[in-house]
Amino acid sequence: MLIYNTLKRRKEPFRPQEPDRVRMYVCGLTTYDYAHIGHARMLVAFDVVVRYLRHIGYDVTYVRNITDIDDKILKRATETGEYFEDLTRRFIELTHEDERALFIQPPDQEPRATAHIDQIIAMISILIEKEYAYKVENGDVYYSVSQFNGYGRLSNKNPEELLAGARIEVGELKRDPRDFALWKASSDEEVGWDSPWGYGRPGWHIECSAMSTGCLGESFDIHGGGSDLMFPHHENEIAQSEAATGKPFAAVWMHNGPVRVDNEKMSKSLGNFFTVREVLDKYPAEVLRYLLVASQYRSPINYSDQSLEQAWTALERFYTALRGLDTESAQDLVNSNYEKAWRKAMDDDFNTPEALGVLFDLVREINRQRESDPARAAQLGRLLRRLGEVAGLLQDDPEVFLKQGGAGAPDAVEIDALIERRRQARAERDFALADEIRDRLTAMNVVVEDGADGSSWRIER
RNA sequence: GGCUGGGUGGCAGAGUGGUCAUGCAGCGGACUGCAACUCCGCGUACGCCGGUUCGAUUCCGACCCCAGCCUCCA
Repeated sequence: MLIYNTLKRRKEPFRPQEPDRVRMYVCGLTTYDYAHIGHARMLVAFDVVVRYLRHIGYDVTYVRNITDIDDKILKRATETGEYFEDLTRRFIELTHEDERALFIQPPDQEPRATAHIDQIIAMISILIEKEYAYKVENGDVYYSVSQFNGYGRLSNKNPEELLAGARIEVGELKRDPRDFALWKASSDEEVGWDSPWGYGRPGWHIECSAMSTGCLGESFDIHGGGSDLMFPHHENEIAQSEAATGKPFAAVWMHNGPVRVDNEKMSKSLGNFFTVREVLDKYPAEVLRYLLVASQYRSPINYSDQSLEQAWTALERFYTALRGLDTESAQDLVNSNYEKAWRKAMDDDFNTPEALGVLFDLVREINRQRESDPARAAQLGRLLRRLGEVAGLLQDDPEVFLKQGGAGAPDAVEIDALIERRRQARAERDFALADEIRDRLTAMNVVVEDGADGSSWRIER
């Protein structure tokens, strides 16, 4: 099993600290708004990582945090007039709904920053004690970047050049422009917690250091997140955690690629984002999920209606092959050549596009066998579903998937009645009437497919 | 400017030193009452210029172009 490690800038064999157990931490969302497609990509990418590691036998402990205290949250709460905890509670629940819709398995632990203030304070205290951090007169606490040997290792940045480019904002009391806040003083009317340095709130970076080491230990196996978090967030996490514990932090760093719109990164700051919700109003969740796994997790994805349409068409091919197969009671094929090829792809840094290629080979084989050897076709179908599940795909009932439309879908009972009338017409060889009925169905966006044992139908988009 | 990752057929998207990705679209054929589904077959794709090699899209070098990070961001 090879994984691309950002820290090494190459793929390397994956060897967790304990032979059968993987401890993994991923930076989750800051919950003050609806989740967008970029968030969905991160969630799906690491969901597939966890599913596959479990598939090949690892006992995975998956921790994904929630940042529920942050300046943006406070700003948004002021705008909406809510108490900040009501705002975050609302969006945490909405995000969970999106995750369930996208078949994202919940993490084993979902720590929230506000529930880890004690650990955050403890870690900052250690950093001050070890002189990696300092308090300034207004009550802020900063991390002293110059004290940490190896700063810039993850993002391959030169600390000297970083110094040249950085500026101290007006009102900041940093000693070095590269230093970043561990604790920010709050005024009496602002949200905050008591600390040895006065009333205040934690900086973003220290939250993840405290939560990850708190949940998984000082050294763990995989740390993941979006590529945009590599610098400064992940770089700062390493500096904080390793300075505090004196131990290596995460062994492997994984970063998923961005989602683009019109060749630009989808982001809140650009305002060009699509929320998961708005996409799910128009497309089945599995279509979005397919789109997200049809590219390698590190590559950028270009998001468009066209790419969603292509994803839908591809899924139709899968479900058309699965249609009518009794995959439940079929014998499970273990370690076939298909499965070996699929595993080879997945073992190579979770190459889901190549793995999907193998699944399409399986589709062709099913279609070739289904007339001559239905039992074999059903077995292959069962294999297809079992492998598809690792990508979070192909678990729907084919009839349900193929008969779902977007908004304004025609009525299934009416369609079935028309299909039956057409069957009678064809049996009487009244092809003029049969074609007339088919034309009516076509007008309803229904495609009729005549098989050896009757006609089936699906929604044409 | 620094760092990182890219430029593959009409579109999407893998991969490889020398017979195949794959999906969609297109073309030809089979199947079909006609279709659809499905199956079989088809397209001299690898940014540009050099180099290494018997042979390079794949390795090396230069160049051009694109994106991400360097400020909050998955």
